[in-house]
Amino acid sequence: MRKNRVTIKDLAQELNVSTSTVSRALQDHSALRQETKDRVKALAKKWNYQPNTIALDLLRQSSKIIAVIVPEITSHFFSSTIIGIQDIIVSTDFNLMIFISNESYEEESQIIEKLAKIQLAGVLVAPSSETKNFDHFRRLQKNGIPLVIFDRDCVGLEAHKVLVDDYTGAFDAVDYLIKTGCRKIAHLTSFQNLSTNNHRLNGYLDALKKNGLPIEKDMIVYANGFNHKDGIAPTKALLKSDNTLDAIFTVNDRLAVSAMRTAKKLNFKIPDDISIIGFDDEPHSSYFTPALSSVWQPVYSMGMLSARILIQEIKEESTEFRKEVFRTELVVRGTSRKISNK
Amino acid sequence: MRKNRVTIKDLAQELNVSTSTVSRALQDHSALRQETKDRVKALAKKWNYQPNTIALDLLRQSSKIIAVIVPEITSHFFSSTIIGIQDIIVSTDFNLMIFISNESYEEESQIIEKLAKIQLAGVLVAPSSETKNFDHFRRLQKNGIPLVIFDRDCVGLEAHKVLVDDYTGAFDAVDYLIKTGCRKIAHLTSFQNLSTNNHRLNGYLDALKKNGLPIEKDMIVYANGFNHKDGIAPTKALLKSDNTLDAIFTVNDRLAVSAMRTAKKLNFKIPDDISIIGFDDEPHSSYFTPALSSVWQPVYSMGMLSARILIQEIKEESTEFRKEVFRTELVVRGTSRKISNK
DNA sequence: TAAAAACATGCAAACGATTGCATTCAATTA
DNA sequence: TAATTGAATGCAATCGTTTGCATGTTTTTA
Repeated sequence: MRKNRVTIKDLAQELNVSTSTVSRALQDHSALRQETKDRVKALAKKWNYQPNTIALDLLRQSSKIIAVIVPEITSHFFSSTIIGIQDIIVSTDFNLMIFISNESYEEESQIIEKLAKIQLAGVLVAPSSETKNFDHFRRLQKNGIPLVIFDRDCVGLEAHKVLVDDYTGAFDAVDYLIKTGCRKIAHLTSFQNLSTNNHRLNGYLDALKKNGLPIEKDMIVYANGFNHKDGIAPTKALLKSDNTLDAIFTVNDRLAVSAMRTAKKLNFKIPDDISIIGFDDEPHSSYFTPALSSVWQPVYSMGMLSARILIQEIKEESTEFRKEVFRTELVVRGTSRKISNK
Repeated sequence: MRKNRVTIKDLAQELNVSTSTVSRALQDHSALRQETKDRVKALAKKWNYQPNTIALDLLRQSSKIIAVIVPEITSHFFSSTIIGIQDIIVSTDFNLMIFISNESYEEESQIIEKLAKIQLAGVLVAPSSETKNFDHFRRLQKNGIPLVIFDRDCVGLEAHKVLVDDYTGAFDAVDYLIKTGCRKIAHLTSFQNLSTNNHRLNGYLDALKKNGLPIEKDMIVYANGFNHKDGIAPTKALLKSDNTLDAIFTVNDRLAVSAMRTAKKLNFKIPDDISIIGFDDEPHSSYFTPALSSVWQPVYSMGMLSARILIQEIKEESTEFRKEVFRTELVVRGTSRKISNK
């Protein structure tokens, strides 16, 4: 029982003018007499007239909706990125729709499928960890819908991209560990085909190489996901197999927590026996005991820039795709030693 | 340069039939010859025809968009509630739009203002902590837009409500503390006019009363927000002013962390000298040292039920407003003693 | 064989707003 | 006074889709 909204027709009828006149009056069209405009505006206000966006969208052949697809929203990383995006979008006349793919390619493509039916102004995507095929993104582009990929790269896909320099972030972390005297450093990571994970792995490998340390396959272990529980078994295996291990660099903070807790249980002293550095720098990471060292990412700025690029693309189609890469920062806390210890 | 989408007209022209026939064919209308239907469907598929939702929405006078407004999305509470909501909504043909009010009445009413212009199917709101006036919600209802309030009550507002029994949650926590031998229990809370905070405060007070303990005004302290940094000064003041204090019940987990860290710094032993119980049971709370005792809330279920109620309301206008209240559960971990200690 | 019934399809209005092109009427110019 | 200009407003098409009613064609029945 939607209450009958006031339309331009209602106003026109009441004032004995045509709908054209009402429309023009509300837009302050110069051809209209001032008195007419005033009469229309007064009634519109009195009757609380709200223009019907759907009708306008139909006329203009485009809606004012921007969609963002993220793998999840419970981590600090994505929730903060979304805040950055939202903060830019609210200042425009666009609206933001958020979708969660649950790290599933299946769900991601279903969402895109759904979005293709809705007319929308543009899409921001942080691809799921399972996404290897990018045809669904290309289909969107073919329909003329502007697209920005953020956080996770899609190699081979032509699109605007806003990324983080995961490679250097990881390199710096591992290089730091070596500087504090660590010699046998393991890497706990997760999904193998995820660009961010791969870049961090490469950073890890190159830091070892640069410092003349050997690369051992057994020192790289894979968890079945990003969550705390996923990291327990791999860490346990790692710590039991080799008692000369003196550091673990993990691909995110949640897995760093698995490492910390497992190490503690097995009576390793952190950071004396073993150092741990995570990635993401989640806000509560500094409240663990000891406080977690981690690699910070400019999440909020990333969100803002992604949204800005998308909006620009919507407004004035650009010819070139932009690729922006943000720098990280190593935050040293209690789970790693100081350099002077060396 | 939106690529020219295929419309029903294009199909009609190509097949030398009217648009009515195309429309009916795609809907499997019984009046049409099977052969005609097949021809239309084949071409529609070949040309990847996607119905224009905007045109449909205009015709039906309603969109398929549901909006949810939350104070923030970085806490486990709201991000998980949203997941519950989303999980229900994706299984329907509605789409979810998420807005963040930043705990600000100003921003909340601006969002509502914006939403009033868009045609939407329904709205879910967890009101900001500043929201005392509910006229913006009433305006939405007057426009015939179904509304569900969740988590935070709006006393005096007639609407569907999905809440948590904060009172009993708090009562149980404080009662437990008393059972473990605590006699001087402080309460660290935040915003004074927030329904959830008030209910928790009442639970705290009644648990003291029931157990014959005195209520002391100084034992109730207010932080200027929900975050870790907001709780440090109040806890410090609390711990320094009275050395017979033996427990702190905090209104959420983040403030519990402030209490823990401050107590540690002042050399209190947890839980021997002082017990701490939080509220929310955030996932990482169990990883602190000692692990935080807390009051768990069925966040995911709350989200799901809220969405279900909204969708039902959209489909078949009900006459009565529902009020659903979920029960909490006390999770005892390391920051509080065991009952046998008594 | 003509009338009635059944079948298949098209016409046009509707949803709410905008806008190019008339149209109307008054004022100015020749 | 007739012609021209200018100001103010209305007409009608448009966006893409659905749907009640009308129309036209075929088949069945009397």
